[in-house]
Amino acid sequence: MSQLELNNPNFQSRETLFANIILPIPLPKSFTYRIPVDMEKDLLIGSRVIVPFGRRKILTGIVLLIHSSPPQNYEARYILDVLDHSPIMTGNQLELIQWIASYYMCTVGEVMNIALPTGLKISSESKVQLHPHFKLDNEETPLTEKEGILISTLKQQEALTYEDISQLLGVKTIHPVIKSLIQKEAIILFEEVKEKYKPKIESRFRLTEKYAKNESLLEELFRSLEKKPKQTDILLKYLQLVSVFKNSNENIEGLPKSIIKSNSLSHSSLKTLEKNGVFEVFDKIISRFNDIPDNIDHDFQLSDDQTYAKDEILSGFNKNKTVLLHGVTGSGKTEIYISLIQDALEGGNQVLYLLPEIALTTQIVTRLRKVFGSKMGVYHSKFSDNERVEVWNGVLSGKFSLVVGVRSSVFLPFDNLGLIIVDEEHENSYKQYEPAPRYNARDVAIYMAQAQHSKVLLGSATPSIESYHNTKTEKYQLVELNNRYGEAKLPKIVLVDTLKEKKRKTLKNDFTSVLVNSVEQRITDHEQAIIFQNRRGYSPYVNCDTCGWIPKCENCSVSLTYHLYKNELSCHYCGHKAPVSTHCGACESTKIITVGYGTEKLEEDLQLIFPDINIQRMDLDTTRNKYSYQRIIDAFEKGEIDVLVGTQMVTKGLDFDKVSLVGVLDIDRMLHFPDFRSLERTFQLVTQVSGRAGRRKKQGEVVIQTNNTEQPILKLIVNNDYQKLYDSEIIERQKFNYPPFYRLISITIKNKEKKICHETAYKLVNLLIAKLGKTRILGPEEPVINKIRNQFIMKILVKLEKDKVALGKAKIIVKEISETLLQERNLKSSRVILDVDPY
DNA sequence: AGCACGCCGACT
DNA sequence: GTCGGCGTGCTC
Repeated sequence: MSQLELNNPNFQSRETLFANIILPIPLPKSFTYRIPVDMEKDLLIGSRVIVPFGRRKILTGIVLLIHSSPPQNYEARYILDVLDHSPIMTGNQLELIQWIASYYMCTVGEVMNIALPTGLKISSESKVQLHPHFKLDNEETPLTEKEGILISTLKQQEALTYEDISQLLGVKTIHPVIKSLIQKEAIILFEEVKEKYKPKIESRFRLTEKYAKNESLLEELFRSLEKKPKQTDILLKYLQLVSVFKNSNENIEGLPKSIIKSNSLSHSSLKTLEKNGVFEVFDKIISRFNDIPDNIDHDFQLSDDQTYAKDEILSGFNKNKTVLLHGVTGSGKTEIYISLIQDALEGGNQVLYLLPEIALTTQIVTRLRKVFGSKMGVYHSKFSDNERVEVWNGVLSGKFSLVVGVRSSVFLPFDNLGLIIVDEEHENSYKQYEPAPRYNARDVAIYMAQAQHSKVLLGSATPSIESYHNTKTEKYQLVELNNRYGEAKLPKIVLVDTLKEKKRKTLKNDFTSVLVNSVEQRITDHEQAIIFQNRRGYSPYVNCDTCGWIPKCENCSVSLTYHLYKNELSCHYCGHKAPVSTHCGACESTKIITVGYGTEKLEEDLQLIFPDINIQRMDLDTTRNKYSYQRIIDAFEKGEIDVLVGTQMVTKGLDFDKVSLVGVLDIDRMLHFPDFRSLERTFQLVTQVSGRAGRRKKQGEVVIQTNNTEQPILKLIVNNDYQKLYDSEIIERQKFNYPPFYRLISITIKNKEKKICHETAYKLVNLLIAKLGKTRILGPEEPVINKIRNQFIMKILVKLEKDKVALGKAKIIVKEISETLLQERNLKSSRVILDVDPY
């Protein structure tokens, strides 16, 4: 401290302040930066700051804490800049982010990375430019050929990124070149920071003040333009649309330039008028969601059943309980949601309405839009980065009091959340798997509601066993809707034995005669059908008929799926593609056959049976494009398609009046999937897809093809007996120590070397058993698919009984054990992935 | 996670 | 010798 500072009375009373910053990187540490004195008063918790990180990186972080204790082991660096005048994250959010990190065993940085829309994140890009004093013909420092190319390019192009240089020189490692040139003082490095969010700007024009304030001057102008009709037209149009003299604000707002074109006026005449000081052009920042009509439509009435259910829900809320609304498909849950949302909004609260990705269709958005107009924001993965930032800011500013969105909407900056609705609460797409945080939005919503004293409504036709169990233990309140809305009936479900039909030789490829006849009936009746098969592609593998050889993926331990449309083999795990083999890779035979079937083959088979009908396939392959999904839905709605063949996508959120038949193929594969939830899942999926049939007065039909009609689960599906499913599943769960009685942490170990992967897994199991006991650890187990993307995989399951174990402590133990194990020299290359409450 | 740095094998 | 691969260590 200098003499001067000691003598300054202000200085001694001032402490140096530090800030803990959350950075979007997966490091389990807190980063402390020094706050420059002149920044102290502007810096608020929840604001974005720009900080230096590492040798040359610059990152955006969020201020988590401001304090005055300097870090012990290192010298804190300075915060470079504050980006926000007011915080963009609320206290609730910062608290939520930390809770998620600890509950789901990941870092705060990882949560931040998912929570903040890309548009709010800033990162720097290193660029290279010429050293200001550098002269090309300096003989003391001769340049190599590559250095020469770079320097002469820099003479023309001010700055280059690393990527530019790499392309320019045609090599990947450009570091030696750059290093040498820096040493020769020929170039310098700098960091360019870019704000990613770009506001949408509209170019507008208005009368200059001179004319807007002086009517007689304007008249004079008209006279002078008598022989210039194009300019006069523009002026007339403008005065027609903008009441300049009645309301001067209207002129300040002006008109968008685009009206020149839409009214076929002359663009160059506007330019002339602008040049002569009649009009002035200016930019205005406009919203990307401005074209939303505000035709509010309250016009619907709840039925008696719905009113009763709503009252029950409200009574649950009054008891401060989470409410589970169990309503059969088509029972009109959405109307109840709308009514509850209206109430919450009128009470001045914010509302979050969560939907799984595939259920968030334009059908539901349009419906809600009619009621809530521009108060409603939509948060969806098909939205651009810029659009997401506008939803974020809209929530902050209060423009959006209702958000309809997917999983990640739980991260929006709500500060006054009154109600959260989680529709289709059983859906596994609420759970994120890759990358961390591996959170479940439904469970996060329940935590949020607790922390912020809001109400939660879970809705489903087929609740998860866990949620239903919570109603049994009276943790949640159960509300049921057992009837379909109006006169609609639940569909009739028919089981068909594929093996019997095979023996009788009535099977047409993969379709039973029963299903074929049903489809035929729809076509004569001018109705529509949906065929559901949860597997895309033509066939899951191809096979040499002579020796049994099957083409496998070179990166994964799976067979390659045959795609007819693209005529190639592809791996559904890593995306690897291979040409279709015409010769066997083992015995040179040319008899290559397809085995099994996916949506492509069903489409083809069905077309062969019914050559004249219109069949459309809807799966990942036909909906890659941003609008293709919508196009198919529209065409189906208009009746241009007779039969829709598809994967999971066809099961949710779609209501079509003319669909009266649903065919479910290959249900056995779903039932025998090796997972403790496979029965529950199949029941849910089949119930969902069945709900697509018969929405109006007529009863729909569902045909399920199976190899064994005697399986007990099928009877439950036919009778739509959720209660019995629950009763039998809950016994299994208790018997085999699964949720809701036990909490699971799934551990995945990955390594390029099979040996090291196994070694890591076995050592980890031993350590876990030593700490947690043998009964709580399952595995290690080598999964059927033991290699993905050239990484070998081992699995361990930790089972913790809900009431006996301190869950938090157990998690810390698991985390510490895995981190310590990876310190071992030979195991360092292994990756350990922890997944809490796997789905 | 990135990214620099350093060591090592494979070629113009 | 140079290029590119990969293991290791570090980030307030």
